[in-house]
Amino acid sequence: MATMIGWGMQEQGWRKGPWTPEEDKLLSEYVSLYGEGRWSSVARSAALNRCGKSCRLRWVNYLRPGLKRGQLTPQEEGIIIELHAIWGNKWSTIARYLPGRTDNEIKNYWRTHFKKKEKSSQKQEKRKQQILKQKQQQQQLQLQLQQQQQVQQSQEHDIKAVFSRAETSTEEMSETYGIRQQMVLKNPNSEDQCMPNKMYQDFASWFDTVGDDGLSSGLWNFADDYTVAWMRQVCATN
DNA sequence: AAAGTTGTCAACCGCTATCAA
DNA sequence: ATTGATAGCGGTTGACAACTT
Repeated sequence: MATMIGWGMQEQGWRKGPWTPEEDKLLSEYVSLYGEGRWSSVARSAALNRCGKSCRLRWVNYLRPGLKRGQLTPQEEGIIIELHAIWGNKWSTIARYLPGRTDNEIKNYWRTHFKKKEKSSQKQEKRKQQILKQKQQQQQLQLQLQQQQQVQQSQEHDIKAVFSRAETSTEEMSETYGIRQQMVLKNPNSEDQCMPNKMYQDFASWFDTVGDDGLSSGLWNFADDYTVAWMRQVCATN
């Protein structure tokens, strides 16, 4: 009696792993002669080195006549979504309403597609939060920039007035302006950082351009959000 | 072109329900 | 009523293909 682990290996004498065309042929011939059921005897009688469970699964999911192959149609997808809303993960029950489709197929479909949507929805949510945060920061920066510009204008006015009154030299005037520029360009959020005004303005104009348009058009797909929200609601009520 | 990631699907595992002895 | 065998179900895994970086 062999006891090994893994597909293609044997445990308690039964073969495991992918079915060969020869095995499929043996199983199909046996079922066509004796009918479905008695899967344990299939395993013993049909010269198949497979357990009954494995035989049944192979027949039901792959060999049974009338099985459809290929992608599910949009109609079938709709049925799955609706029935899942009613029965949840009752795959075999759902499969009864989709002739030619197996519970395994439906289960795989649901898992693949629903999980994917959930995942992408999470990404979209994260991106939304990121953009919202950026926008809030930008609004704050813009406000501070406006305040600074007012201060700058006022200072320029004062300095010009001072210089025009005092009639100082060009060198002295440049030096004074340099100090003022450093003060104005200092990032209002941090005493240690120094960000050029131009950068603030560029960022502001970029966000004004991208802002809401970006949110509602290219950055994510609202249709998907609605779908996922609906599906979640439907599942929650199940 | 190669390596890494993601998607798909077949098959297995463990559990429960059912039924006959 | 109990017990063991079998069928069926849902969750999970592994292999491989397709796609992305």
